[in-house]
Amino acid sequence: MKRQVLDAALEIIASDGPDHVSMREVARRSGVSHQAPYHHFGDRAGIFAAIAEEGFTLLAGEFSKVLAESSRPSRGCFEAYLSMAFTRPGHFKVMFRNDLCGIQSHPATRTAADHGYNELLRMVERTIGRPVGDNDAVTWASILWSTAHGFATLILDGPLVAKLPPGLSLEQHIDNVVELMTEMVESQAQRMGLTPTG
Amino acid sequence: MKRQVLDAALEIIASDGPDHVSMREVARRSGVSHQAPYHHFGDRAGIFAAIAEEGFTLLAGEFSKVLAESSRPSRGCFEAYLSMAFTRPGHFKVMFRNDLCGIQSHPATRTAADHGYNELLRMVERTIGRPVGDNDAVTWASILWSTAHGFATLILDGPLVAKLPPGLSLEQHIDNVVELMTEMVESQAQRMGLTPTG
DNA sequence: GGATGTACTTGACAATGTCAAGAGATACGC
DNA sequence: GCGTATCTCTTGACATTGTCAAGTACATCC
Repeated sequence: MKRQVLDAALEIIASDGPDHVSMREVARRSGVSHQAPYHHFGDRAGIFAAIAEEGFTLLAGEFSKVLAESSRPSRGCFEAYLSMAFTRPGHFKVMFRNDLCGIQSHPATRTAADHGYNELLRMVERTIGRPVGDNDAVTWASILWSTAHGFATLILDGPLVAKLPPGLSLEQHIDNVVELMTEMVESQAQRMGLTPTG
Repeated sequence: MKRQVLDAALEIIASDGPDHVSMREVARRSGVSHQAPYHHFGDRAGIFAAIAEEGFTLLAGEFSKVLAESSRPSRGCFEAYLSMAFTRPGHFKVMFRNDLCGIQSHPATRTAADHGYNELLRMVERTIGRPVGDNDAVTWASILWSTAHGFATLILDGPLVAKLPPGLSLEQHIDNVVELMTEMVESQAQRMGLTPTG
């Protein structure tokens, strides 16, 4: 039943947004009483925390795969991040909303999030050759993370899609952005004398 | 009374997030009956739409100022965007949330948003010398907008601040990110043979 | 001075999140 | 085998919410 509650919530989030998730509606869709979800998740935030945990675990897994396989990790991570946002919008729309899932009061979610962030830092490390923890590495990580996150958010929430010129498809635009961003990162790293540790 | 309702809502959004805004609470804080706000705003989304409109107008104003005064418009716009997010979190947390304010059903909000975006495009035009509407200009605009937006969101919503190494202040980190991003944009534009029209 | 419109108020309704208490099954120690 | 504890879920209740409907006070205009 736990799984059905989560799936019902994910469905509502993807179509109508997290605000429309109600304990009673997910219970109804799962065919249980309005109070059953409380047993597994404690409260509404508990459902969001479980979804976020799942999302971070999935994202960290994708990052790991990219780091193991790709020769251009910054591009791969960018694509993995966007792919996560578009193929699992239900997870994505919740993962970074601290107000919804109260990450600090859900240790499992926090652990999963930390794991995802550590994979991101490993990617930065490989791209610019700076050790994790170095201030420069954190600056690069913020830029990469921010760009991917902002781009995904602006597309999912709407305002950006409406701004595309008529002849430009969303897919093409995404590809343009990913490519230019990757180029910028790689060439700036080179220009600064930073070398990948691929 | 309209102003008091908006201010009450802004206060709640800044401290507890948009989800905690309730028609009855803002009415209570404004010292009016629970139904009074409906007269001015129609419904809950109407309050958010009014806040978003105000926010976009303020942001567009800042952009205009930067474009008129600054010699490095991309840095200036970046700073203006972040400044908006941090000094007016109540506005910022609502402006890009289509699910909250239903921008397409509030023409005034939409007009203000378009105005802000046009200023952003003018900045891109000045930075890389491409005419507004050109696919390249849109790619650059998306990257700049996404980075600023993602960075502000990740800081406001929490996860990024917790990741800073102990010796690095938030202010310093923001400055590092803004400077490196600006450098990247400027040097990439130069490398691609694009010239500012400043 | 009556009509019209603006700015509210009071009252009601269904829906929601959550607390409290209980019911039925299952597992386990003796 | 049996009591008991635990886990999963249900029923019932409560205050709070968004919003509809109707009414009130007051200004403005013909």
